[in-house]
Amino acid sequence: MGVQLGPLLPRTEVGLEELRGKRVAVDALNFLYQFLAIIRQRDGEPLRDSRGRITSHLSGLFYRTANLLEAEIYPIYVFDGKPPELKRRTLEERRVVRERAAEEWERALREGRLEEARRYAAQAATVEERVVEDAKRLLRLMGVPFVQAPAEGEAQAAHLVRRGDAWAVASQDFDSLLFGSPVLVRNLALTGRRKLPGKDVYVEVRPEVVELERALSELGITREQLVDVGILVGTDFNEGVKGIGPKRALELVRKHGSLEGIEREGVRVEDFEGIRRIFLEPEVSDEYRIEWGQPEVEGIKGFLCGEHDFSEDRVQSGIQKLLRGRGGRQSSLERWF
DNA sequence: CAAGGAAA
DNA sequence: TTTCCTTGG
Repeated sequence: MGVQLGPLLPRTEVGLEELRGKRVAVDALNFLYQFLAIIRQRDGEPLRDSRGRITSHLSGLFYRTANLLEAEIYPIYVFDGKPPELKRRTLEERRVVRERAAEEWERALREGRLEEARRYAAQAATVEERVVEDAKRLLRLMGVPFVQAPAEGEAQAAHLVRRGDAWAVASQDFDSLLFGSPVLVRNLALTGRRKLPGKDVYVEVRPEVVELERALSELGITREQLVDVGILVGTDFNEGVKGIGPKRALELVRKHGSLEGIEREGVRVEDFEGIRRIFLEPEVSDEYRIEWGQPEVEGIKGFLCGEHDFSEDRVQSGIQKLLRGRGGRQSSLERWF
């Protein structure tokens, strides 16, 4: 998922204090997907209300947003629009992987292999339209702004940062850097425990910051060249060149300057100009408004507790955090924005 | 993932 | 208090 540039990029771990007072453009789909993948029981079943509707995404979004606001970190959620045509193949591949995982989940469950079942269940997670609608409705009730991207959410989020409407993009993927976001925050969560891909092992994970300019200067390349590195290793819009990982890709780009130079050495890269354009001239919009509102306390309770069986006590304490985050009343936010 | 009670 | 572990919906 996303471009595999992780091993190349310098990161700095940060504490929540360093993020205080900052606005962050959150890749909403990235957050929602993770909530759906991870907020599950042992057998892999997600949280559901009494009518069987999945609620994992609501739980994750509500409590995390409440925590961020209490920490005076201000999320602006950015939702994906229409994916570029070049992404179609990736999306299709992901669908196949999910369907296979769903079958394996069922099989593992039948055979009593609970740990594996849970892992497959996570892989089978899908962000359906209702999940997105639920998320937008909850954000409106919480008074938290969201922006609808015309195309890629990460591109629009990067655009917000470039325009000064946010300090950083929050996502687990590195794509926003290729889209030109000066700053990326990963692991933007409050309790820093996360499951490792492999087993049922948890490690402490702190938020980490990647700065584009610093990364480029340490790698000794330009953003255009970083995009070329990404294209060599593979993105959501192309497969990448077989046998070339991040390290070799960087070497090749440094040595030959660009994909054109690399092709002269005999390495074929499929139709890269369209992919470059996606990253370097992304489809983004200036037609958005970022408006913070007061939380609608009764609306939140009605939605989460009334419709989806959340505990009144827990939701109430989440609402307290929302209110504390904005200085108890309506004062502090107006100061920042 | 996050909350909150149990255990240390 | 802090950490561990189970439940949440």
